[in-house]
Amino acid sequence: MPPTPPVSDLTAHIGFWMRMVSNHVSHAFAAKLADRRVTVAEWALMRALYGKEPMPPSRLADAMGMSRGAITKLADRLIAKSLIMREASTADGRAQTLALTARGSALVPDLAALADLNDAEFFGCLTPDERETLGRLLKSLAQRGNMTATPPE
Amino acid sequence: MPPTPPVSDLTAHIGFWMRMVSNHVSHAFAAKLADRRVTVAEWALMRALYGKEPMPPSRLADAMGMSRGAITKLADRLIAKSLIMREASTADGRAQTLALTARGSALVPDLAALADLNDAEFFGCLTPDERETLGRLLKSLAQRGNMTATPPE
DNA sequence: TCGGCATAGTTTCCTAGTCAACTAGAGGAT
DNA sequence: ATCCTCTAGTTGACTAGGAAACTATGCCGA
Repeated sequence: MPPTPPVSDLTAHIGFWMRMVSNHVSHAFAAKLADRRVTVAEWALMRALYGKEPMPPSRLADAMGMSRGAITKLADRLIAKSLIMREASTADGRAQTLALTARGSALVPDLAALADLNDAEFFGCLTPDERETLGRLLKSLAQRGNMTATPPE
Repeated sequence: MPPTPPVSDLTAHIGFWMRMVSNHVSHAFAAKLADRRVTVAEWALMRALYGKEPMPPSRLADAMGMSRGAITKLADRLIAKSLIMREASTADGRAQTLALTARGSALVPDLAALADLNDAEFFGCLTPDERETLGRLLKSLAQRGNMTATPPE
């Protein structure tokens, strides 16, 4: 084995641990959603529409931190499942709006409960104090890093 | 708009904020690595091999929390870039080992510096105390959640 | 009123991963 | 010795997203 100059330990990086935990939390959530035949991205889009006026894809793209192309495809899938619907705008021939169907809307609270459960499952082991601290630090990082997009749960 | 039962706020979930921050950190790191024509997954594999004996793909799959199929393809890409090499085992006709080439090995410290920089860029705004707390909480969560794999930075 | 530019969305091509089927070698039981 | 089974790795079909090209529409200025 040739000499290898020492480099900083992988586990020295906070980003490393953050990604590990985040990945596991998301993966576990995906598994819960799979029962309902919904993906995490699909949930995020439905959640973004829930209780809101119909919304153009471009706004969803901003809100979810995804490209417009990705929203088009995601919306296609949700339309195929009859969970959302797409309507042409009357005012602007280019514009579309997306809205939940009755079925989609009815499903959201159910999925939200799974999100609650998932969060509790991973972060419930922390004391209320620790949870508050963790949340505060993350929000502070998000704010200072100009992270405006709202990625999937 | 039909009545919509209230569901818990998206931003109430710690998992939500974690994913947001984690995504941004990873994305920024990917942008830094792009200068060197290396992806985050490629970096992770190279880092896993650095300073170690040649290793079978299956072990890398475990270490990195990826499927064996993914490692095969990732390794193919790195071999095409002459950053790692694949060798058949003499003892077991099925087995392979992967190892860094001289060029790959020489590149790792350079990439590690980018990883350091990226971590500092995102978490440097915290006080040393806060960084310590955040790291401690994340490690505790990783441990209690049985998160053994070492995902990419 | 028409030519050019901006904007909204879609489509295409590419990268990257999973899962499941497959190939090939190893190794034990009879 | 020869199955049978297990294991290592690869491959192919599929899902998912990004970037950029493309289409269609709106809007403004001369």
